Amino acid sequence: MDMKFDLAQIAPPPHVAFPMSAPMRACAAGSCDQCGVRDRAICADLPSGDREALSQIGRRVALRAGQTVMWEGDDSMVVANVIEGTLKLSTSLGDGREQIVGVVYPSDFIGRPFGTLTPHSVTALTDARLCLFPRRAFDGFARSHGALQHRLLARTLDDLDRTRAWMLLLGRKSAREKVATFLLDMGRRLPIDRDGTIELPLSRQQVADILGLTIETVSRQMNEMKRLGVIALPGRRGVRLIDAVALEAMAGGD
Amino acid sequence: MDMKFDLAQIAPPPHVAFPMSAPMRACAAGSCDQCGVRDRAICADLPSGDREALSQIGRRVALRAGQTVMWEGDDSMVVANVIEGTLKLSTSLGDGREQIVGVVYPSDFIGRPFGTLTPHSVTALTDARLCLFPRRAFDGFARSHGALQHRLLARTLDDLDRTRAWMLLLGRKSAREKVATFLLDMGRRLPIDRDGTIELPLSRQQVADILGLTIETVSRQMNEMKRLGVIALPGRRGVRLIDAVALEAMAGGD
DNA sequence: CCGGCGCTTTGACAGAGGTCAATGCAGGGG
DNA sequence: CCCCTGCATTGACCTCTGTCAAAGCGCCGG
Repeated sequence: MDMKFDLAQIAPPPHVAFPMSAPMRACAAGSCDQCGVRDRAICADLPSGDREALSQIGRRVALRAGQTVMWEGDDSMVVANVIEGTLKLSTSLGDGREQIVGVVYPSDFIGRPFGTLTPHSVTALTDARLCLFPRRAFDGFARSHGALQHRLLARTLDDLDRTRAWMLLLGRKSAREKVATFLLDMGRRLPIDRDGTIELPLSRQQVADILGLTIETVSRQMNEMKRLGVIALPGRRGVRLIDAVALEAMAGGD
Repeated sequence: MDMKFDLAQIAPPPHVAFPMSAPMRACAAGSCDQCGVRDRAICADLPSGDREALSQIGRRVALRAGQTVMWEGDDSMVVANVIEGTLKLSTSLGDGREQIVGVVYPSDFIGRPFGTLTPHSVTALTDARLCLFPRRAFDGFARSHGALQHRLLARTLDDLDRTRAWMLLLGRKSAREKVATFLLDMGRRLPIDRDGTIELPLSRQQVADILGLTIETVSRQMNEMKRLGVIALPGRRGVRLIDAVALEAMAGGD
């Protein structure tokens, strides 16, 4: 189980245009009216006056793939809505072993409100845009707006359910079952183009870090499924789910 | 990874006095004033009038070890505060493989408010007492009492953090590290008697179901630690942590 | 269009942990 | 107080997945 320490997790690989230490760039302010996640984010059912007030507290920010927004263990300074892009939540052991504990998509909420410590790092997997709030200001706003707090609670309860379901995968599923479950999950969450192909926002290493496997095992399982005709693997990050029924069977009940 | 189907998970073992199908027994009503978790449960900082109103919605219930309060997949009918005892939250695969996704103690909250499905089963590990509420009535009450909802949110956020931290253990730690981490965690949460011994509320199988291991691996790891003089194992469920520093080292960073 | 970098794949091998099968033993019931 | 039941321990073995190493090949930059 001793995995080799992976330098890439500390220093950004050279091809990452914006190193993780790059400051977040402000981007076109844009009012809530034209926000792409206006009716799905936690601010959705605020009266529009309140929503604008909340908007005043925050700012729009753009991220490049690879940039880290928050670091595990740091003070919790900001929270945010994801407007666009995909990000990962991750924790790691002292020796570099990493576990991705969540993947978030547009309209999801990130950061740790009502708490002082950031429990996990948040890193952009693709270029992304956030609606970022100072944590204390957000906390204060939420405390005085029941609707917002209710929405945040509902979302947190959902996250907790999903996270606990994932524990079953981590603790009890075989490599084959893990990979099949993962692919089905991505098929549900990512846009599917007309020939049924999805573009994973993750490298093989990151898939491994989600499933609690090594990169080699993930690669072997996926190529074995390809050999069986259950999936196709066009390009480095493409996956076409050819036989979803067979995949479901491989995913092992639930 | 094919674990043998365990009958005990369907039918209660013969020594369980109250089979899981036994109805929950009402017990001495007791007002909130003399409730042992009054100042730690989510109802703690309600004005006492509101708290009594909430109390009217609910009822006190007693459980025997082994009884299941809620079943994974059932409609979400009730939620509850744990007054006394220890309970497990668990999910399982169709073939009987099980993962314990949480262990709850007095003052913790269980059940799925604001949702229609129970995401995991809840089973008493020891005899226990609950303050049980019909879910819909609780939801309604919570919606109109910001303080309660805030407290529930804070607790859910904490649960989510703990759960995600546990994913790192499930996905990335070795058997040795898992067992060491588990023992330290129990040492923090359970009462310690004067000679430093704790009484686990869990069988070896249940420990295995928390850690994503088999019963044999758990047993081997614990006895190996005993051989190393790091812990002692008095009786079937007793554990004395002799060398906490060594245990910390075995638990592997974080 | 080509070259090279780094991710991905593939192979050979090792070892952690699962499986199967006794045996031991704690603790409740008679 | 002793027996019996079922959990826990121990051993032998084997498989799955991790480790180490090398080769393949997308994809970006020039």
